[in-house]
Amino acid sequence: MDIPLNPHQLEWLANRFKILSEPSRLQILAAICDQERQVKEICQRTGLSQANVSKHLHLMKSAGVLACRRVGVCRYYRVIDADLLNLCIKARQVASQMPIDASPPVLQGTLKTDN
Amino acid sequence: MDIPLNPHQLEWLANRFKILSEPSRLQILAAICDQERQVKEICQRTGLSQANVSKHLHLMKSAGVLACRRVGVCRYYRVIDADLLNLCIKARQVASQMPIDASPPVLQGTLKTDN
DNA sequence: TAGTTATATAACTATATAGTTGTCAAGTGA
DNA sequence: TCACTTGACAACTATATAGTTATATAACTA
Repeated sequence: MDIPLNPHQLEWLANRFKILSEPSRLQILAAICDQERQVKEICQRTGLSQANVSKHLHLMKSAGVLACRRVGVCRYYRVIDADLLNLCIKARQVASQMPIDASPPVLQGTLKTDN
Repeated sequence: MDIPLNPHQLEWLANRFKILSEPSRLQILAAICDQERQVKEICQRTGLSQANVSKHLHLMKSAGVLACRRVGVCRYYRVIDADLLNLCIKARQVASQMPIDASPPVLQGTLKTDN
């Protein structure tokens, strides 16, 4: 944390995290992290609407997270950003250890704050 | 990525990332990651307004990321979520290696997409 | 008590974006 | 050519929230 970031890098980094800050996108990433899949299949696995999935895929592709190839009418999307994927995987491990009923998103420790 | 997450965990995870998805909050975290600091000092270091900083601090405290202690009129905030901090530190390393003029946020590889 | 400092908070504006609905385009096969 | 399938995209609504301004609160000091 001793590396100072310029405003541009700061925004870039924030945008990276923003991609992972939506449950739908996390679902989509989970669906295609192991292998490329076509849009229809992603919809089935995530339960999201086609238009919605398409929008998220477009967003992530624009951000350089995904790539796709076309085979006939189908488009197969895959993750090409290894760093982001690893980040996501690590986070999943943390999340899966989360107490089931942790309503307030507290990771560790009790707050013990004043007021 | 083979750990299935229930909707609740998914949302929890997304909310974690959401905290890091704002440049202002990344700045604030950078300012207090090494040691606790009072609000005024955070404002000076980040260049953000007092009201704005206060709002972000409240948000992160509510999320269990920060804690604070009061000394007189001052409140000293500190990071208590080690996981999130580590995540942020790792990400900073990646970001600091980013090409300075990388306007589109592409981490690695060339896209080589169709259309 | 009055004044000052540090912080929180309410109210507001502006903006971003998730999800839906409807439509279009491209490829496939009869 | 026609029907069907897959996926992209535009337009729209609803919602969340970042930042600002102004004000309130709480502690300290003279």
